[in-house]
Amino acid sequence: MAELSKGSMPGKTGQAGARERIVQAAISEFSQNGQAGSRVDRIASESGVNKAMIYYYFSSTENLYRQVIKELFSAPLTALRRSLEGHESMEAAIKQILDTHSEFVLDRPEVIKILLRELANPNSEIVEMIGGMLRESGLPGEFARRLTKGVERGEHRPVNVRQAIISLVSMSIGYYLLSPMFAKVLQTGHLPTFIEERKAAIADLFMNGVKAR
Amino acid sequence: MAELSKGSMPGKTGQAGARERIVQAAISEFSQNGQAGSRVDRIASESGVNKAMIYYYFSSTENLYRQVIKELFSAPLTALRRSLEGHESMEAAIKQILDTHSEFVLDRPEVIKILLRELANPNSEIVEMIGGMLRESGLPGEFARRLTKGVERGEHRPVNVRQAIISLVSMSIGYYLLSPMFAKVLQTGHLPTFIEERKAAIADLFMNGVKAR
Amino acid sequence: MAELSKGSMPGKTGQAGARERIVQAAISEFSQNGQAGSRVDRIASESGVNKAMIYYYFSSTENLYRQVIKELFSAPLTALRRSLEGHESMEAAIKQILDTHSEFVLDRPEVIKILLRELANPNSEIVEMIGGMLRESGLPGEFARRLTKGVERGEHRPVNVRQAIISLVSMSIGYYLLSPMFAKVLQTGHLPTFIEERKAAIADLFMNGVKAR
Amino acid sequence: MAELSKGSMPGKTGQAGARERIVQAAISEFSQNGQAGSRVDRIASESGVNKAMIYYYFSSTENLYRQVIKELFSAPLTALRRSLEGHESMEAAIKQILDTHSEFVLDRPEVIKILLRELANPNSEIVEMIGGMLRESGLPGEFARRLTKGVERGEHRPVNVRQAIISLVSMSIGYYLLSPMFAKVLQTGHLPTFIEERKAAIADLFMNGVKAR
DNA sequence: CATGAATGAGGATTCATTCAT
DNA sequence: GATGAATGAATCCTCATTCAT
Repeated sequence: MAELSKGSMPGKTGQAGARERIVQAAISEFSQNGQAGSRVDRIASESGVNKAMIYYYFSSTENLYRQVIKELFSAPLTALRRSLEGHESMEAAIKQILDTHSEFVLDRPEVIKILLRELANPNSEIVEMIGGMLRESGLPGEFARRLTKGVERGEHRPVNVRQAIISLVSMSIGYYLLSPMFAKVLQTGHLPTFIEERKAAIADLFMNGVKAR
Repeated sequence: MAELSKGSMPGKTGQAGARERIVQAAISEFSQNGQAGSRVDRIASESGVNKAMIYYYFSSTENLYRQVIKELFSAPLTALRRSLEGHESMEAAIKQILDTHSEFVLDRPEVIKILLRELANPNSEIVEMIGGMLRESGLPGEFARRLTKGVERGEHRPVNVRQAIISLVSMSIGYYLLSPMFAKVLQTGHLPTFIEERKAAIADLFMNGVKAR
Repeated sequence: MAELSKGSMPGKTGQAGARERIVQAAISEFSQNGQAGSRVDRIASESGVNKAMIYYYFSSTENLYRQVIKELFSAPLTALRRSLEGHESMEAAIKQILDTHSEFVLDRPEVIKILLRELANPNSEIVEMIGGMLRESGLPGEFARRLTKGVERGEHRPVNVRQAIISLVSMSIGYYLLSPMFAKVLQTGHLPTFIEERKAAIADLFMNGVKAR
Repeated sequence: MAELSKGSMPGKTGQAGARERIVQAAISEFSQNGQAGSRVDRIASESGVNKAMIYYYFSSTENLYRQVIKELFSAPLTALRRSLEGHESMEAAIKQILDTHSEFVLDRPEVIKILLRELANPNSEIVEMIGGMLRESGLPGEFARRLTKGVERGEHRPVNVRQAIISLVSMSIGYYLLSPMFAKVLQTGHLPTFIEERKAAIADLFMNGVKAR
């Protein structure tokens, strides 16, 4: 996306630089087939590049995979980080977060595919990376603090804070993970109106679930 | 079919029949490495069986995979089906379902691993099977009816019923899918006390989230 | 054909004895697929016999092949040997031979299939066997003598005797070898009337070809 | 297609290009052992090429076989096609055809070997191809016309024209198919003088066999 | 940068043959 | 005789990676 740097006027194929085309093809290949099921030849032919060039640019497929992950997850993660900077009310913060990640999930469906496979992978670097990033971001901590304060003030019921966070995240990301199944069971899809409905429902259920009576 | 032949003292390895040992080894291999990353040699050596026996019993690795899926998902699916037969109050039904699937997820962690990878697979037979089974089970329909009736009676707020179901499922299964990440971020684990806490929190948030004010 | 000797009342399959059923299945398998392309499993299942029984009866596939050959070629070869005993005129002898081998080729099409493959095999035992048998039978010698005598008597043109024999055999057996091609080119088949026509044409061309003018 | 790249001095073995060396080794292997009995490893080592290169150039052994056939049969078939263009007298035409196919059979003995095996194969593509080509060539038709005209003119006896053609072909190609057997029975070989004798004998027998008396 | 060719190790599958019962 | 299971040695084919140019 933002890698048109070298602009070296490539001789033969496509309009983007070879390196960038490789990355894009690799994103597609890896998200569809997983790391074990992906094939260098396919990435090469899909990006209109000689196979050897992949090694010229990335030295190994494992490294290419890492680059792909970096490219794919850097945008959403920075978006997420930003999304928690300005956050007045808790409800506003929730909506902000829901907006943010819905946006990149819809923009880059590959993210979910790769996340699914990585979640199946013990000691997945990516999962560790995202996890670490999330924790360091302070988002869960900040969220916990607010919720706790709300409970103390009597605005919220005395819920288990950690569980509440887990529920919130599960409702939002968990839905995307499970969406192929919901599509079968409930005939849903990623239509814009449905997504809006979903976000509203999450916020609604959560806020009412924790609100004091 | 006849692999439960108890302890017929086979020639060399293990106590169970060769076919069954292959299936168990395959469950482990496939759940850890996915279909593309699995190796016949590993399954053979792990089950103490000559590689050719795998083909003798299953003709192809693809078929072995199918058998594994069948074996792995049949138990939880029948458990689920049963769990929705006797259900008085909605809260009781929810708790029942939470109990049921927590149980088999903890009993067979491989189920989640394979489910994750299958969710990344478009047109996954397993996802279709589970989805179809769920829909046919009438569980979502029954659940929707109750919720609707509750709304009409004024017991529940006028929530979007379909979204409520999605939220509930996401909170329960979605949590298991995301648990490796939660483990990193929130230092959680599958400890029994945590699981109990989790189930309680889901029921609590959901019931309060839909309860009329 | 004449192997119902042991008559051991076999337990399960077919009416003929197991050994004989194996041989018949092997004839079919070997003639269709050649030695290299034949499969023990197929012979076993086609004859309704456990694979191990084939080794019990024949110890190896190579030996089974030899037995098949023996079974398959013994009948035609003895028939041929007999056919040259009573032979008055040369024309009568020719007709006799044409009749004889047409008969068994039509009766046992497998013979031609196996002969074709064996002819492609340098040092083929079968080819050697048939060749040796033919030479020893004295048929070519006797035939040559007659032809020579006919030439001396002025009944025949001074043809090259050895070549004449080759021509005669080529016209008769060679036709069967090439018949799949003739079927394509000339829309022929093994219909009885065609076979009669063929035999008549061979005798006619040959007799007129060597007759003195 | 581009395998005639003359002497580009490739890395390790032989003088011809790798692709061409594979084809030559495959011709030898397939003709000696048949499709089912051929081994990729043998073709690889015989052509001094890494086994994987065979798949690099030909994708599969089946396809390699097809290419071999194409390569092997294209020359004789075009030769045959040409041989029937200028043909004044019938005798001249016969001699021409005998010359042509003797030539390529002697030049490429592999052709006969492969033809033998293909003739044993029902629905053999090669047999169909050759058959089709022959029919389309018009050779049999033209030949039949001449023979018929000769009969009408009283130059030839009223022979069965179709059978005469079959006889002629059987005498020429059929001889080559059966030659391993003739070698045993009559101690013949492919010596030049013998071949000349053979061709002369065929023409002699045929022409005299059909000539009017 | 770019390409076609090459390689070696790995991995799936097949198959004749044998064994225990 | 008969069977199902087992085995080891092929054998085919794939794939990441490298090389020469």
